[in-house]
Formats: sequence, C-alpha cells, structure tokens
Amino acid sequence: MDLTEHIAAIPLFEGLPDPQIEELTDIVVDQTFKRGQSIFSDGDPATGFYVVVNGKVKIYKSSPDGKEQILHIFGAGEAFGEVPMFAGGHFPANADTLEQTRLFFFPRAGFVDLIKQEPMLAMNMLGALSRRLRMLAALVDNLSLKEVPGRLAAYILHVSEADDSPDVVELAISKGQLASLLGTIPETLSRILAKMSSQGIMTVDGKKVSIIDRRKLAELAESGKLPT
Amino acid sequence: MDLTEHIAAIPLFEGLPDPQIEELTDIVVDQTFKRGQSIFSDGDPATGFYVVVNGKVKIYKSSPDGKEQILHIFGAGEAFGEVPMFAGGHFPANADTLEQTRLFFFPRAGFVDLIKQEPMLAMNMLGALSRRLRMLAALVDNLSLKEVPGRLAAYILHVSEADDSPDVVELAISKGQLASLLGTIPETLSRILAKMSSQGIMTVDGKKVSIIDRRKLAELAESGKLPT
DNA sequence: CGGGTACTTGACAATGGTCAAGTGTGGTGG
DNA sequence: CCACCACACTTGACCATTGTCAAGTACCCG
Repeated sequence: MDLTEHIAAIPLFEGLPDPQIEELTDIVVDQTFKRGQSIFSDGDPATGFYVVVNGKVKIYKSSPDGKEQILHIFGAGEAFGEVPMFAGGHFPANADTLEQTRLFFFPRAGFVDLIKQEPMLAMNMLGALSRRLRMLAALVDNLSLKEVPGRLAAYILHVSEADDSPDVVELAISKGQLASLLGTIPETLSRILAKMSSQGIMTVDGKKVSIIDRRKLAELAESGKLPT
Repeated sequence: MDLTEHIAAIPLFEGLPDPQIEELTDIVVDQTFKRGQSIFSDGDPATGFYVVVNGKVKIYKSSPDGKEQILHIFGAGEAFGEVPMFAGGHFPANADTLEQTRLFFFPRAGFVDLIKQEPMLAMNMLGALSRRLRMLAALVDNLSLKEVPGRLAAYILHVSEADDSPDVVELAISKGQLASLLGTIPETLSRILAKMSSQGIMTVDGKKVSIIDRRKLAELAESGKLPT
C-alpha cells in the first residue's frame, strides 16, 4: 500500500477527487513515533495537523502538579490538531503517543486553500469537529454530573455498544490511562472495579471485562449510585 | 434596522456576498422567547440552528435529579445548535433563555447547500466550531484539574481580561448560574466568595466584583489552592 | 532472572455536596 | 405607598466521595 492509497483511505478525505489526493500526497510528511513520545504540547504554535495511520494518540490537558485529564484518544484514520488551523494558531492541549504510532502530518500552508476549493473536504471537516464537540460535551456531562462509578459504567457500555454489544469487552488502554480519561486516579478506579466485581455487576481479569448485569450497569451510567 | 442588516451583521455571515444574505433573509425565522424558556432539549431532533440577536442563552447538560452543568452562554451575534447539522441530527444538550431573547432560526434545509457553495461561510463555521472546542477543552481542564476556587479565579480573570482588565467587573449572570457554569452549587460558590473576600483577594457587592489582589487571583487560577 | 512499571489495598484527610434554616430584595397587588 | 411573596443568596452542621500517602504485589520486557 503506497502513500496515495493510505491518504485516499482517510475518512476526512473521503469523496475528494484524485487530483486533490495527489496534492495531499505531495505535501504530507510521514512520521513515526515511539510509545510515550510527545507530539505537541499545550500552547505550541501549530504549523499543521495530523492523521493517525496506525497506533494511538492521547490528547490531554495537564496541571502544574502533573495530573492529567485525557480529552480524546485517537486511533487509525482519525485526525487531530485541526483546531488551530481555524482558531487561535496554537494547540489547545497536549498530544502524546500511547504506543508506537505512525502519523501523517499535513502542513497548514495550502491546506486551507484546498478546503476553500473543495466543499466536500469542508463538510468532512465540519463533521469531524462536530463529532468532537459532541464527545467533549459528553465528557463534561460525565465529569460534572456523574460520580466515578457512573462514568466507568458509561464507558464500559459505550465500548461494548461500539463493538455490537458483546458481554466481554477488551479495554483498549491501560487502567491508568482509563482513570485519566474518566477524570480520576488509578487508586480510585481500582477500588471501584473491585466493588463492582464484588457486587456481581461484572468481572475483571486484566484488560478483559465481562459484563454480568447489564441492567445494573445501565442504571449506574444514568447517574445512579453504587449501593454501599 | 431591518432583517437584512441584522443578518449581514452576524459574524458567522461575515464576508458573504449580498445575494446569499438575501437568501438567508428569505428563510430566516424571527423568534422571541421570554426569560427562562426552553429552546430545545438534549436529544431533540434538530431542524436548523439559531443565532442570538439579543438576550442570553445557556447551553447545558442536566442529570436525572435536576443538577445542571452549563457548557456555554451565548449572547448577541453568536450561533448555537449547529452541531447536529453536521453530525448526529439531534441536539447534544439543552438550551434555555436566561432573559428575554430574540433569536434567528435558520432551517437546515438549504443551509448546508449554501455552505457547500460559499467557502467563506464554511470557513467561518469551522472557526466557530474550533473556538467552541477550545472553550470546552478549557472547561474540562477546569472541572477536572482545578478545585472550585481555582475555577472561580480563572473565571473572574477571564471576564476582567475580556473587558481590558479593569479591577471592577460586573457579573453578567446570576450567582446561581455562575455556580452551574463552574460545575458547583450556589452554596459552595457563596462560601468561596466569602472566603476570598475575607482573605483580601477581592470584594463582592451584589454582582460587582472588585479585584484587590490580582497576583493572588492569578496564582489561584493556576491550580493553586486557597490557604485555609 | 532482574527491574521497573502497573496495579492493588489500606488508613487518612479534605473538598465539596446535602439538608435545613435564615436573610435579604425586587416585583406585584391591594 | 406599603405589605407580602417569591426567589436569590447566605450560613451552619454534617457527611459522602474521592484524593493523598504509603506499602505491598503482580507482571511484562529485556
């Protein structure tokens, strides 16, 4: 699979005529990062945006004392770092790889012109940003209106549903990262997993979570509380 | 000031050629809401989006037991409810007026076509969504990584800076709404305002907040803690 | 077979939410 | 013009959730 095919396969570029795909192929920068490397940091000036070819990237905010809140985790085919192209000019958060990751970097120069010429590209971009807004709104909802057990329940259900609702789901990320995504710390997550297991809601074995009582899980996700 | 002028003055439509402005004038629906009315609810199917002519609108999520988290507050000239036009099809949150408010409603039909024809409109829309993402990312950062005093400090500074940094700022919203915006409740906000006053950081008189020690406020906003 | 990282568990402290009871204050109607 | 009511805000006592600090265990990678 060569560069052009890779680029044509990116959802963001779906429906783009071939000449434009070629144009993108000319400007793309192919980069590979090792696990745990920083791609950019909050406040860095942005000179373009990225698409994940393979691997995983976390977008996160961090506080002076080292705590992190993950905003998104992006996998193959997903774009990130577009916001500064349309507002600001500097990245609004940090990006690190979670594993070895291959990225396509598209320099800003010229890309904006391409959008202006290609309504399809603009629409795809609008769709991508809109979905992202939806996700962030859901995150705020969770952080602010649910307690940790509720957030965890919602997450498990979300993963299960995204995978056609099997009762056994595999966590794609480490528990430490999951804690950061849920806005808590590993200790708390660990305790809550233990409590949910002991209450017969699910079983946990490493990264494998088996849902036993989906109804109780759903209740919990609706801001219900875990009985003591 | 007639409809066309109003529409031409909306930032989202900046740079649009006159014929398109006329087109918008033909499809716009002019609506007026009283204070405290619901414009749409989380999950409602969306048939278009809105622009605030005057007044104030809060966009918020709410939990089954009635708690609310405000995501945004929009004033004159700002658009909201565009997300479902590009992703989903239903609103991702609730919208209520905070005071008597006049809105322009733009039906979805035709609007998407207009975007495809007018790169300028697409760019404006991308800018609007990008700024919104930035704001939400900042909100998540605050909710997750700062305690309430820090969030309040950041809010006060933000308002002050948006107004060219005067030392006396007027709260645009009620303290109850501010509590919801900061992800807390009126009781807690009240206590923290009292504490900050007694520590000589600022004084509060109704909706008027006078910043006394801007340095301490800035420290606090950087995730510092309020000394007991 | 190390050695470090990830995870778990325990005891403790504290932020902030709940419940309850005031204290204004502005708007309305008598 | 004043009384009254609703509503926004404040204050106090209490307690639940969750973060902190400190060990200890399991596990993966080299």
